[in-house]
Amino acid sequence: MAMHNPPHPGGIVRRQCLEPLGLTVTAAADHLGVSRQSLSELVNEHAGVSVDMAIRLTKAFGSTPETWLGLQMAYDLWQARRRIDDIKVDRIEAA
Amino acid sequence: MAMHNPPHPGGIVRRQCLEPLGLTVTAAADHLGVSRQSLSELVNEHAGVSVDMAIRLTKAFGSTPETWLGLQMAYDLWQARRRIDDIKVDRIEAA
DNA sequence: TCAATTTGACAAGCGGCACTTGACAGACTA
DNA sequence: TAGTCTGTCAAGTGCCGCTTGTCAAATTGA
Repeated sequence: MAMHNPPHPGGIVRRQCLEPLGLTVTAAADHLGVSRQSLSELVNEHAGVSVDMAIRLTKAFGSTPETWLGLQMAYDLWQARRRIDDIKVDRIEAA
Repeated sequence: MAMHNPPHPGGIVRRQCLEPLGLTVTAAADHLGVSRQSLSELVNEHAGVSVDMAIRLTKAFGSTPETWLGLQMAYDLWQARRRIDDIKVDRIEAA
């Protein structure tokens, strides 16, 4: 059921939140209560959605913190699957 | 639909994974490929489930990375809701 | 009972990352 | 032309997951 290639949440913020409202990064950062650089890094996909940011996005644009963090989780997991074979684990069979 | 008071994933690892199999923290850490301290901190609820750890838990005990990380997300979010009123955001109305 | 194992904790250190303020040059705009 | 917006760099802070090494206390087993 996992998405084929999950988008970075930052791009979603840009396309689904900022652009439809004609909001600049500077203005949106001001509303969110974070620095312009911090939001810029997010929307340019150089930073992820933190718990704090998920709450801010929800308060400002709606949806739920679970949704925002779920997008981030899906993205992180997709990236991690690239190196999944590097993670060596002894499967546990029985006691 | 959020859980009332989500358990820390570390407790679940201890009760649902280690104890049923009679696994010691030391032995399980060895199987997981992490240090004893690292797993100890998790099961004693002093550390969270990272993406890396979620993959290790899945490989060793089953379930899915999404499930493990989802448990962590639910826990983190529950904790964050305590200070949710401290996060000041200007709700965005219109352009 | 004695010895080995297990445990939780502490310390020091490393790397990553989200966040801040300050600054800069380039682009766009009124 | 002047002001705004942008991406990015730098420097610094704090948190956290992870490591190795160590320790005392508790548990376990021959």
